[in-house]
Amino acid sequence: MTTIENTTPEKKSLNFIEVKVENDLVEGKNGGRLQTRFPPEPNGYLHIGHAKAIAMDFGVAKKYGGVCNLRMDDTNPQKEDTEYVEAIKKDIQWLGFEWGKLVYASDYFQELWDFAEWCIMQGRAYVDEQTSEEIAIQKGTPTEPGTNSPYRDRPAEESLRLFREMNTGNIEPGKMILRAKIDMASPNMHFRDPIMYRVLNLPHWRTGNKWNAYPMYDFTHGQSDYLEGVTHSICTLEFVPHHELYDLFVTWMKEWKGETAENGQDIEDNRPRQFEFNKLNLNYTLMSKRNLLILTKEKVVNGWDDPRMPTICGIRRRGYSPEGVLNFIDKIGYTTFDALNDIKLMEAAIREDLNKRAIRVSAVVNPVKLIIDNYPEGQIEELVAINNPELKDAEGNIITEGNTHVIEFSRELWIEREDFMEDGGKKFLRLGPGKEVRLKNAYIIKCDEDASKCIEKDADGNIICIHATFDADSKSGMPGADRKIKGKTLHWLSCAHSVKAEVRNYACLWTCENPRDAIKQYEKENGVRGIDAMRPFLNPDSLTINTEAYIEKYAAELDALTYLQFQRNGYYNVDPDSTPEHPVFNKTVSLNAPKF
RNA sequence: UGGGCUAUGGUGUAAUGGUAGCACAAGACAUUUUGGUCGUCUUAGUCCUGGUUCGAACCCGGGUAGCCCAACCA
Repeated sequence: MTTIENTTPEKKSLNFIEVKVENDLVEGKNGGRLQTRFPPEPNGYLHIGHAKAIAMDFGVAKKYGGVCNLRMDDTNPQKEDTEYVEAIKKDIQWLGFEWGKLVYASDYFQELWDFAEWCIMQGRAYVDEQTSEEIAIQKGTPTEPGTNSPYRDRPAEESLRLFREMNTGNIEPGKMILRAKIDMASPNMHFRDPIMYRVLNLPHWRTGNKWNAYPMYDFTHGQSDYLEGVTHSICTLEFVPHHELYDLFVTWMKEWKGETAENGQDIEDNRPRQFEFNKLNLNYTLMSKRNLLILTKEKVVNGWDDPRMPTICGIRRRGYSPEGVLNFIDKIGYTTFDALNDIKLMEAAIREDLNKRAIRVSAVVNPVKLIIDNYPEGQIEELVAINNPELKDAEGNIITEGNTHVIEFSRELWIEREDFMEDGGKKFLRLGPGKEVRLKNAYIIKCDEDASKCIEKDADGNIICIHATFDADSKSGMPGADRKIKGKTLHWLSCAHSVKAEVRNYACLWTCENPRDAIKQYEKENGVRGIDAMRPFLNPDSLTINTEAYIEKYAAELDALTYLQFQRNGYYNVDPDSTPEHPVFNKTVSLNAPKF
């Protein structure tokens, strides 16, 4: 008996799937076992929408002491490739999950075949020799019932012979299919004699030339779940219409295995069951594999891991942390309502996580030179910068142990061009004639009241250099540093101790909130497809590259994918192509700065 | 004139017959060696309509709106 004490009042309520799982466990369904599966088709890269499914499938298993298998849904060899399997595995691991077993739908091909033969001999399946067009017409419409195939009542032995022939390679694809004999008048379109097997005559990347006929999704998924021992088969809402068929095929398979009520078997509670939740929709984001493929092929983006892509590899390179992604998914929850989530909520969740782990560094992205006139030429001071001020001890003091790095101060500095205004007005709290500011971790500096004494301009009137004087008693950490001033604290870099960096800034790829619908409508209205229907909604400024930025040497030497914060600017990440000689940074997301 | 699912502030999500709460967004204030973080406050909601009930976001009826289903894809 467990006692409930110290329950946290802010404990998040369970989502409806977790409630269901808890109840099933309590009721002892499936012998009190919990097993899930994550079933990607290895025909493309995982995206953020998959992350939501992964968080559910692996998350619920982890939470309730069950196991989640990774199952490659590889029933269509013409679309799938081994290339994607490794990428999928990597992405799941990056998100922090472990699978029980790695399995493949193709592992079950033989058993599925034997089961199909049994269905034929039971009179529950038949080989149809009509064309796909004929079959489509006979299927009827959602409002009109379908009609039976002329092959529907052919002898079982004949169907069995033809079915076996379907796998010899001698049958042309499209000539024959195996259909389940269910109900051509069913209001559920999936019950109108669904296709179980089709001829492809293609080798499979795992089973080689063994099969020429391959099972369809509907004839594979539930049965694979059953054979594997899955108890909760959790998927997205668009599979709701498949639910009944899933149950029917599982029931048939149990019958084939001799698990019937007549044999004293539990056919109600001891079986896999399907549960559906809403998939992730994000505004200003396009998620469909087909469209993402077009973006890569048309070179709108630089590959699947372009930081603008919603792929897992894309957001990883962008600098999103797995914890941040999971944080976001936790916030949006799981329901049965088709929501359109605000990308700002995702960014807030990412910021929340990155704030805890990003190393603070100084980067000047639009530099202008600042000379401290009264600082000795050639003098260099080593100053201490805190890596992460959120790292605190029990008393709330910032932990400095192992949480600092050294920065150099000298006479010539880089500061942001926008941190100086010749006539910024009262509300401009940065540098300008007569204004005083603090340089982060260093000194208080001041510009002369006389603009001509603190600003150097070129012939066109552009500011090329700013002059100021420093207060030697105001060094950070010294007693004089406590002096309060009106101005803000600016970040800066010593010219002699900083390196040039490439900074890549990203904005949404799309200019409209719901690109999927916009593209669909544009296709319809203008009779164009693919990239031509996408271009009107593409943001031409989704990527801007700045090669004139400066960064601390310390930051230039950090490993790829290190989480950084460019102070007063945003969160950035070290690109995998970055080198100490040519550092490259990707902007993850800006700081939550108020509009100034 | 098919079947299924759904409807809570601008967005997302809680509340399972008993005080409509939280987060994001927007706006304001305070603090600050990041105009960040942390803190305080403001704005704003149960699709419509009947019914059951002492009492309905919740249960029931009738509307309305949206999504999914007619691939030899998954």
